[in-house]
Amino acid sequence: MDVDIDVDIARWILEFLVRQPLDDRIVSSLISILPPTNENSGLKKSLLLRRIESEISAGSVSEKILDILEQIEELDFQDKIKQHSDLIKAAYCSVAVACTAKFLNDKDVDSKFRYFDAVRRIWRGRVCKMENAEKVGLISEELKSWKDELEAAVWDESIWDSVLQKSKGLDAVGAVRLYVREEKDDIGPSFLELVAEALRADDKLKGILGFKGTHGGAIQSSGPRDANTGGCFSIHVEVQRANVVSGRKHVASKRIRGAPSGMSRGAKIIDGDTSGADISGKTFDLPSTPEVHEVQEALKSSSLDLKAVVKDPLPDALNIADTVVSSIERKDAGKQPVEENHVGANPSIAESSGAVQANEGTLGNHCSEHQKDAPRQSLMARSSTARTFEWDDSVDALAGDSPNPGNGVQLPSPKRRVVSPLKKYEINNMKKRRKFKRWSTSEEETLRIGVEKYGRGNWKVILNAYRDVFDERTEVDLKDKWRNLTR
DNA sequence: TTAGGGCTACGG
DNA sequence: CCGTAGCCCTAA
Repeated sequence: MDVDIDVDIARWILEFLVRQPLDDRIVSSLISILPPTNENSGLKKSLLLRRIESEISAGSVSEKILDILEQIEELDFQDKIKQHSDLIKAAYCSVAVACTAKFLNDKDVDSKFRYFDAVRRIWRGRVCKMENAEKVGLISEELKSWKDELEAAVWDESIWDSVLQKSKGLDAVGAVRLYVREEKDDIGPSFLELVAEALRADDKLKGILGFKGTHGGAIQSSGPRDANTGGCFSIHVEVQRANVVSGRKHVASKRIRGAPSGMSRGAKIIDGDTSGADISGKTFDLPSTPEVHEVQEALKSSSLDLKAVVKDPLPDALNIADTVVSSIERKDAGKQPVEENHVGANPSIAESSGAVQANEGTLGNHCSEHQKDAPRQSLMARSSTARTFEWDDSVDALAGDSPNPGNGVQLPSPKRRVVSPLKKYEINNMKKRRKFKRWSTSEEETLRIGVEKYGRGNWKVILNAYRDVFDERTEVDLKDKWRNLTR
């Protein structure tokens, strides 16, 4: 049985979810499967901002932030809407300097090598490439002058101390925080949060949406897997006046398009760029899917409750994201039931980093051959595939359900979802394999140095010591690599 | 967290 | 097709 959810509703949910604490890998996966169209750039940006926040959560900065900032710059560039703020330039500069100058701290034999390596990576790599490509979004006068200075220090150790001192005057974490705050203020809360907020303030709107009285029953869930309750309802709503959309631009804007697979939805939400805070005359025709049920339940409560509720199905959402990516990545499509009705399965579309760049030749984008072969598919097309797989059971269980007579809300009584052992096995097996990434010589060299310095077996220590060199490596990777090197 | 066996994708 | 580098799983 194939159930489809309106892509916009799915996007609203996703848009809400990305503001929740997510594992970075999942965030990367989500980003990588988003279509390169502009309409999702706000969503992508939210994801990227999330990654930045997670990066600086430990109170330090890393080169990953440079990568993310470059991706954001690329997004903004594609949007052609926003003038770059000085804050992103300042943040980029500060982080670049911090990531380089930190190697001047150590005075041991290796530090010179590591400093030179950092200058090569960051300033001759990233910055020069941007300059050559005439991408000025992140280039500032400050950045240029730092570049000269740090380059000079490569050849002249006598200026190390002064450069180091000067670099300490930059508060990289602070600069990044400032920038992220500005962006988040600009983007505003998610659409669902806005709706929830409006609901809380407006009883009339609650009535319109079919939320009658105070339905005490929160979403019942006893675990992440069987949390989905069946829902077979359809609310068709005429929203007369809703202060849902504020003056901010939200990313869940409905686009007009020919709906595939026989779907026709009446929902139309306009961007709130204009001052008119009203979405009058728009209709919402929600599909009867568990997510919508849950979201509706959530909307009944305050936005606070909404957050709490969505936290519970979050593991499901994460699984979906993982499932989607893995099912796309794995080429043995025929073996997977997920892929049966999935035309043109697209191999290895996901890339943990750099995947957000829509156009090729972007900095740091090592695009493999088959990635170029097929155009990226839309996120929602895929996520619906994954969902079909996930929710078949609950949908089957829907037949013959009855509205709960007690509370007057036209919702079916929650049903516990049965997951067969086989299905559980499949779900647990849906772990995405990381992208194959060959070790660079500088990584190998650094590993040798690390083992020499800290001893074989202290992989975590080594990884932490050279975190910026071992990009996207785990301590197990170091261990495995050492095994290879010494075989 | 680490060690070690097993698996898979890459590249010849 | 095969060898191997890189990745995953899991026991301890």
